[in-house]
Amino acid sequence: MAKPVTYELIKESKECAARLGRITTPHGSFETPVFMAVGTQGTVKTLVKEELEAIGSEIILGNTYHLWNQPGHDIVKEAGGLHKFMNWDRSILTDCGGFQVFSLAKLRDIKEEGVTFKHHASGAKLFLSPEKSMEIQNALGSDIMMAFDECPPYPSTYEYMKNSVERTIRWEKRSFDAHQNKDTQGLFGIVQGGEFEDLRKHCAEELLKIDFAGYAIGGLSVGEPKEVQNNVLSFTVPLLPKDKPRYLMGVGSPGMILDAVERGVDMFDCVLPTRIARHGTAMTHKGRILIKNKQYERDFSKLDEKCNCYCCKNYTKAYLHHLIKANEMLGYRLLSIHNIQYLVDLTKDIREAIKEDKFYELKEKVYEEYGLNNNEKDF
RNA sequence: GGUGGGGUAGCGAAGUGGCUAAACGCGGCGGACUGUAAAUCCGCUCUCUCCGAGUUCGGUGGUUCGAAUCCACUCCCCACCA
Repeated sequence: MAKPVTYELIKESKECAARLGRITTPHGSFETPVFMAVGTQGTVKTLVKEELEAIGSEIILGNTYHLWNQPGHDIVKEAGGLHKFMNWDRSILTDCGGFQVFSLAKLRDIKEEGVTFKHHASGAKLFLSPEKSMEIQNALGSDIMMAFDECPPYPSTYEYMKNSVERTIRWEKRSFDAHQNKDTQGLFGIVQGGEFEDLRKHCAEELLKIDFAGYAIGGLSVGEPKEVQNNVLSFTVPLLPKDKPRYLMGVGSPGMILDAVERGVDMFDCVLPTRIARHGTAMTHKGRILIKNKQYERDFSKLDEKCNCYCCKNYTKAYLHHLIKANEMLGYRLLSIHNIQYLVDLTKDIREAIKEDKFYELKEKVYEEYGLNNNEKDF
């Protein structure tokens, strides 16, 4: 039986561990490194399909926890699956709900069998387990599903992390066994272990015994310093197989994406471009722009001269400034379009740079634009 | 002309003798945001030589140890009645 999700390694950089590849799913084929916009509740907030297609988004995210609770995975299944339900015929990756164990930490109780949650809004008692997560993701029909894991907070003690990793390994084995649609949906494993090299190694070794379609690195971008994140990537990515995609969950910002690609990561997802867009921040070729700031009140130039997105082709900073200050929905939409475009374009530039073995040239350029060598923020 | 109500920081609006430089909301200015409980959240927003000090609650003058709060006069605004 043919595997639903495959990875082809096209080229390895001569400069670093960066690599160019191609992932094929039942809903399409795209090159990596790739950035995936996040559409938690079956929508990349404020955008329609045509806009995402125009940006060049090849794969987006959906979320187990949210769609399970609303509208209910049974309804999504009845609608014909998540693709049909949300009118998206390119690839979809669904997160497993593990991150919610972390982000809703005050409302959870983790046991071997699974996690008991109190629903963040209704207060209803809910139970999520590897089997349940697979049942939901099978019903959603995503192209790439994620094994159910725990995403422990940073910092966590070695003792806590060790127990957590062992449990996560067992949960992921159970996830693989519970996966019902192995011929139509791929399943990725998630390597945990926090900042501890031996735990990351142990976790990776155990997960490699399972035939996952790809491997993710989880538990990063949870508040740890950049150096810790890069260090973890430096010793974790080499543990992963070359013939499968590597996905850094929850990243990121332009700088962190470059740092991770440099270390061999292929896939990224992050709420950042859409969230900060709604909050009035843009990522551009001249660094970050807080469009709400008074300095843009009479700035009639384009948001980003080097961008060809719908927003940059048609509107000025002054107009965006006005829209955001006036709480107009169009402002959220235009900045969302632009920010996703920026990251999609960044990964496109990265792929070109890998092809031409000019990765470091590109990295330096973006670092310069964002002032990252001076420890400034890159989003 | 009469009667009643009201004038508080950019705006709206609390406060009716000390705990009030004055709640709260809006507006303004700045910041945060990384597998989305997020069109959210957090600061600051009278003045200054700003880890201290000065000047405020329509105006003036009083009462009081002490007034945005009480009294007198006065200037505006609103409603109703002539």
